[in-house]
Amino acid sequence: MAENESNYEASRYRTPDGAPTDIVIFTIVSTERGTLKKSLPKRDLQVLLIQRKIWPYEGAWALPGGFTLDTETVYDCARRELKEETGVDDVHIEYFNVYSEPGRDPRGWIISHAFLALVNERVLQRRRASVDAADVQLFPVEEALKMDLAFDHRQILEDALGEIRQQMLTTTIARELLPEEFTISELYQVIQTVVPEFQEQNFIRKITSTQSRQGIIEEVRDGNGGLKQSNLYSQRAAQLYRFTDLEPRLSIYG
Amino acid sequence: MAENESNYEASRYRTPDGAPTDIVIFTIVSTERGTLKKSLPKRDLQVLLIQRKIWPYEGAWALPGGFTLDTETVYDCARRELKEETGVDDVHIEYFNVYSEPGRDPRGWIISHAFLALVNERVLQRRRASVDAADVQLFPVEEALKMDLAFDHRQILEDALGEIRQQMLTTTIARELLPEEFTISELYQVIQTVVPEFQEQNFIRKITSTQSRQGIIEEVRDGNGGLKQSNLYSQRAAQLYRFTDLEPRLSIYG
DNA sequence: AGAATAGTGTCTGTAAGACAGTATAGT
DNA sequence: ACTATACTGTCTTACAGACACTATTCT
Repeated sequence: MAENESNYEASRYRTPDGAPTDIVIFTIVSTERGTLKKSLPKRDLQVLLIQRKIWPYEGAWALPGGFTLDTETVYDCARRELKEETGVDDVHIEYFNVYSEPGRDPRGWIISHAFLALVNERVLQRRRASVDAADVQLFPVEEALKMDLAFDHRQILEDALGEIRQQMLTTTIARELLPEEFTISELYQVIQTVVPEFQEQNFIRKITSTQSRQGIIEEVRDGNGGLKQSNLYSQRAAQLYRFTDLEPRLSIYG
Repeated sequence: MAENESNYEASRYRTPDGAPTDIVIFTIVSTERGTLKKSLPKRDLQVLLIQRKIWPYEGAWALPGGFTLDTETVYDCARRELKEETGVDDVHIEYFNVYSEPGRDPRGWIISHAFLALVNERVLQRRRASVDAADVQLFPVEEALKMDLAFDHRQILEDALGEIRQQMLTTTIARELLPEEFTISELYQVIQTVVPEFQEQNFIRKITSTQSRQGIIEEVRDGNGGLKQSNLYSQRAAQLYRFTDLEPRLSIYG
């Protein structure tokens, strides 16, 4: 019926009551383990939720987001909402799915566009200190998945988690959750925090054999060309690395 | 402003004039080369376009699609439209992006959801014979990209092409463009048709070394357990393979 | 015989997997 | 001396890359 050829008559049909965005904001929270010696922190993947104050789902926790304006793209909207919730602007934000099940929103026919954002905990901390609002809070993802979230936000969160898990292993988004310069152990920890089943016994060997990994990361050197190291987490200083601009191309066929 | 907390008051804002879908329908068209001996056909990646009959972009070629109803998801809508255009129902169809640039559609504020579909040419042929309409036609993608398509459909086509190129190398969607049982040469040809720069000198070696490729494909055997072969394209019969249910998991970290 | 496709043999270098061993430095 | 992290050595097996060679069958 409603083919492109008859698009112009579409105004006879009902139109949507809104095209909002929902943003799944992930961060990794590090906590010191309090061991006798310097040690690697415990890392935990958390998601930012807000508590709704009005109908529908009053009192329930929900993903941040809001309605798109007719003067902006859904991407612009997501960036705007992210800025409002966290105060940050220049972070990784990415569209990943649309949610259009009829009846998903009691307010009407509302098709939502879901984004995911990765925010470094240190960037988020600035904002958290200033807000400190009880209605905006980070939850460990495993905990958030057990909660009764508003709308279909549990499904959206599940999908977002699947998406970053997949991307964590096939792209270099790990960089979004790490400082500019990092050690191999930190990288390994970040990957394991997002993808708990990830296990590589010879991780250092593989990641530093530049020929096979196509130079995704490189050693950091200081002004004199010497190798730059860090002993932040360990007695023995560890080599620092940074991601290069290379985005790896994977293939199942060779 | 328009945060989730104040969603209920969103009715004060302008609402979209429609949430259509656009579908990029790809197929591979094989043509015999007419050599002296049996030979592999020439394969060509083509996209289905329709010619618009009414304003806006009257006369221009466009992607098939149409407006979503308030009783269906955008995915349902895309399937419905695909069925209307090609008569086929049970094919690979997949959401890949949203297009929401203000002003992208002169009819109003219209946010479009883009899907891509892979249709086997033999499935499509049934329909093509019955329709044979001058306003529904397959174009080679390279040609379509040079045309003045309606709306932002050139951009959508470009994005769809990038998407299947990436997926062709990292997933087993090649199966959607092949018969159930196929030869290694056919598989190689399909990959090269979609990703022209793909080149593997020892392709047979790699793809059949089941340990490294995790058994993505397997040899087809006949009832007696003998290997099943085909000499459709060659004098010397070639081993037939089929895709297994395994979806490969790729990782840049090992 | 020649065309057109479908493989196999073999050699070389490199990488992966396992796992024990050494290195560093703070308490 | 012990803890906690950060590597390195070495061995084995497997795969990647190259490329020449054989195999099959139709015309």
